[in-house]
Amino acid sequence: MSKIKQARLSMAMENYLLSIFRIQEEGETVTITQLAEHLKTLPEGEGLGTSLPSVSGMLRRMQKEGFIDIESKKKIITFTRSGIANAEIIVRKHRLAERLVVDLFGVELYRAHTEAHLLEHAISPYLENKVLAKLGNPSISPYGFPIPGSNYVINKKAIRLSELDSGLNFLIDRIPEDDESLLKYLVENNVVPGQSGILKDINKSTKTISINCSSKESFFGFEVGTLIWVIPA
Amino acid sequence: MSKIKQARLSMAMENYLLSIFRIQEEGETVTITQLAEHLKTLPEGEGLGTSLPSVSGMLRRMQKEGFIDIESKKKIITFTRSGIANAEIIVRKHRLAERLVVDLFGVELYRAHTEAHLLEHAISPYLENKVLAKLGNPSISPYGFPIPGSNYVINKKAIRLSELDSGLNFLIDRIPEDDESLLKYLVENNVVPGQSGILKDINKSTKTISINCSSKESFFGFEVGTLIWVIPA
DNA sequence: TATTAGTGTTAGTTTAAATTAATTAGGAGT
DNA sequence: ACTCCTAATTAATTTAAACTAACACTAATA
Repeated sequence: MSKIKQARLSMAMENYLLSIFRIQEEGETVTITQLAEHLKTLPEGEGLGTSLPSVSGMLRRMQKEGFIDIESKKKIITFTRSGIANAEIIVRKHRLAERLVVDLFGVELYRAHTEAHLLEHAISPYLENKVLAKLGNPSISPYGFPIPGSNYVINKKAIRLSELDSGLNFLIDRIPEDDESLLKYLVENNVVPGQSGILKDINKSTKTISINCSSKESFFGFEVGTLIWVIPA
Repeated sequence: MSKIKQARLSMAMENYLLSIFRIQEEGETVTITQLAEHLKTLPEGEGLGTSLPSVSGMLRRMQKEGFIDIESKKKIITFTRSGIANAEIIVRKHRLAERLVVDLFGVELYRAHTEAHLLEHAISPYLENKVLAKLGNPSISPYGFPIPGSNYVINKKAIRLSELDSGLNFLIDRIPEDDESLLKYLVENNVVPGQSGILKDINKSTKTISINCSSKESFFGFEVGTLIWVIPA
């Protein structure tokens, strides 16, 4: 008989939930500055909501709503149970929207993340179920990230491409979603989840990596290598 | 070389544009009170934005933006050229979204309008083109209304069902979109665009109408009859 | 130890969009 | 002409979410 006030979340708050989730997912600790930085990558509003006081204010509201805790000393942000639940809802809608636009509408991968960021706020629970069914209950996004609610769990053997040794074969597990020009390059060179490849060379001096995926050679720096997760063969 | 400031419209303003368009489309003159009344039918926000001063305030903003003119004496609201253009954009997205959820996701007709009201604000021009292509450039909504931008024009021979004579055959042209319980009844009885039927009886005394569509009998009052447009056979 | 860089917060404004309550303007009826 | 009703406006608040500018705390470093 619990009377939960399930007031529709604002778009802004959904974005904050999503960003906090993403930062946590990357294994980093969530601080206000981190969060402000991450919010800048959101396509909506073109860099709005990124000043520290703005983030600070929103986090206070979210704390009041019972979505997050802020550790008093080091200002580390963690989800409450309610926070993680709501974050998973919006992340699921986001990744489902990514699948939707790619699988059904043929949106290019480099734009899918952006389009999904608009759509995610417009999907009702009812519609979500319809879309899930239509897409055959997908368990990962087109970038390889798990869709919360599916029983998919990230492969424990996945490591960053930058941590692999030369000459080894791998299977691409997930790639970064929010850098459009990088994505164009990766897609162009078959560096997408599910593809297999071989690490031709990893150069500690020049901080560069060269790989081969389905007879396409690609070449990039370490920073990019840390964003690509692979499963060693 | 015209430097048009194409600042993204707010969701609220898109809703106002849509409502004004709809009232005009029904052949009624648009006044503030009319508009306030119509906005109440929108599923978003559950009856928000409906007080007269709210509407008045928004209309002033829209006038400032150059979307509408307000005739000074009788307060009749009309679109400017820019207003109609922007209204058509959002109406197109709305009706396209209705088609989308019905055709692709199997959403029941009675919910399509509501779901589309959320989606319409989340469709970028880019995505719109992808969806249009996927759906095969539809020209009418599932309720029979034209999709702006297609070359479809409303059949001049269409009249309200309440204006038809007993015994005549007809083809259903369009049905009202925003009354969920009525829609359930209509769908149940094959009273949907494209279906043909016969007007069994129209009773001036009891203000009731009975029709037969594909061997389903339905029965309703005059008010409903005025909302259903048919093409006499 | 004193300075500086990094992180957050406070204070005060702004804008869009809504509200209620009170007030005015116009037209119809007696 | 006066009254009344409807329609619309004005005024004053409210809320969410953003901003800038200034201040404060912590920790590292010279």
